Amino acid sequence: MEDLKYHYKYPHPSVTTDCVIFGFDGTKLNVLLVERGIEPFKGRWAFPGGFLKMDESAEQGALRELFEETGLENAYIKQFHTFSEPHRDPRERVITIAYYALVKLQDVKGGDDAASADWFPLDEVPPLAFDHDMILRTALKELRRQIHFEPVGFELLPEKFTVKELQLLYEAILDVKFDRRNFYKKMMHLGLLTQLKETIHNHPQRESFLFKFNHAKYDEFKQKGFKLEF
Amino acid sequence: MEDLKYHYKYPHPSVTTDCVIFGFDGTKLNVLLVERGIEPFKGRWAFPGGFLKMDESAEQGALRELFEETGLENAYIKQFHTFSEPHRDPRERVITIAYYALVKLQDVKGGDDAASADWFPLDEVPPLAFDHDMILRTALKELRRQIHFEPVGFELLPEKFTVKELQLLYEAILDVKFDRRNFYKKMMHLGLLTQLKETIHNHPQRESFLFKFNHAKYDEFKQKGFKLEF
DNA sequence: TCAAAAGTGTTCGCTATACACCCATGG
DNA sequence: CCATGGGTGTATAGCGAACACTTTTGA
Repeated sequence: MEDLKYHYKYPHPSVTTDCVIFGFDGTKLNVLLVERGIEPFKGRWAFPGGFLKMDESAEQGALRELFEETGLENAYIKQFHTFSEPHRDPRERVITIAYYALVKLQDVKGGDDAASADWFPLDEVPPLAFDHDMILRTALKELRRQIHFEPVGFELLPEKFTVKELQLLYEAILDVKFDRRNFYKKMMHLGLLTQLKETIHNHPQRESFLFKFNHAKYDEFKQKGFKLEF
Repeated sequence: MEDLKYHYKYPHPSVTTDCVIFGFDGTKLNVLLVERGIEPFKGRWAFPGGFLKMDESAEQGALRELFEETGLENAYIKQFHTFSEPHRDPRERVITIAYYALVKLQDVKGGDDAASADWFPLDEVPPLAFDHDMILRTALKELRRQIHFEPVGFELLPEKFTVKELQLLYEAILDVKFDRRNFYKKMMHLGLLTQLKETIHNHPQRESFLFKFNHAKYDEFKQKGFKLEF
């Protein structure tokens, strides 16, 4: 058992990155969980994650994890907290740099390599392994905070979407209700949406316009500094 | 040289906590820096920090650093980012969990143990060691963000203060100017200040009322959820 | 023809903003 | 008496919240 080839004068913790992957199914906010195959917490669900390699930054590590789980390469990720309680992993001291990712659910081919990965709506998330319940709560809190400064919601929608879909997304994230008409006007007024010529027919009633997120306009706003309220 | 008694199968990074300590001198926002006595970056200024102990959380580590530098025990600290670029320390792989602290400048007995610690106004900060320039920029950005959700500014003021001082603080943090009269009214209207019977005479002109931050009122607001705009 | 959803208008009240005004004080 | 800073008042514009109305469609 002497392949322990790395020696230090002082003890060093292990460092991992975990990734809370959010996706929107059109009605509810979902998170991607993987079922643990080994002890501890065998059989419990947890966020995908793994050890940070010595030649990659935490962000690169999180992107790698994300790719391995979802096949996505250019997703939006954001570091939101580092968890460091001494006994959060019963085996050894583990420090976890946690990210959340916002992905378009429909772009993720369900559970590729990871045999047992699955999407869970926020209100149906089972008890998680380690301190991942707290990680989820923190991720949600930070996402809700972030959405006040950047229109990150668009990362969760397909390229073309209706205002109704955008509203449902915001309602799912913030857990509030908006007046349909006021929301519509506010979005139009903000100028961050580009109306397309296309329409879509989602239901037996009237068809609705499709929109794209206007990145150029957003960059313009961002330079001047702006408020984004909801 | 065989006191390297900690062995691992895979390489482990070192983990430190650094603390960006903000203080307000009545006009400008200041940060506390320490001068490095050893290589690398000997003679350059840097944020106080040190290795995380195996039995303490990052927050405990940051509080310990803060106490060692300022003697303060109950200061407000907040984790804001973890820096993990592989070569940010030329000697070895170091991951830094960074906190900012908000302290009452006047409570800090200048440079106790650390011989060469000193306050620097934000616009007079010299080039820093390692990637601490970026750490400072990130800390400021997060502080400015945080102040939209929590009235953290009060942590930087003495217990009793005038509205003018509060305004100068907000202007220093956010780098903006407010109309004196509108700021006053807004603060009165918010209800987070308790007006004291005492007044103070800061200058040859008219004396001004002193106020305290109303913690009870704040907790009340926080429960119901509220907006804090500036 | 009726229910449901999309798109448009209108009203009201709050608040941010821009000011004017008076009060107190020391030089 | 006047310059300076503190405390209070007032008018306007813009936006958010609430809600009425019209249009389109399939059943």
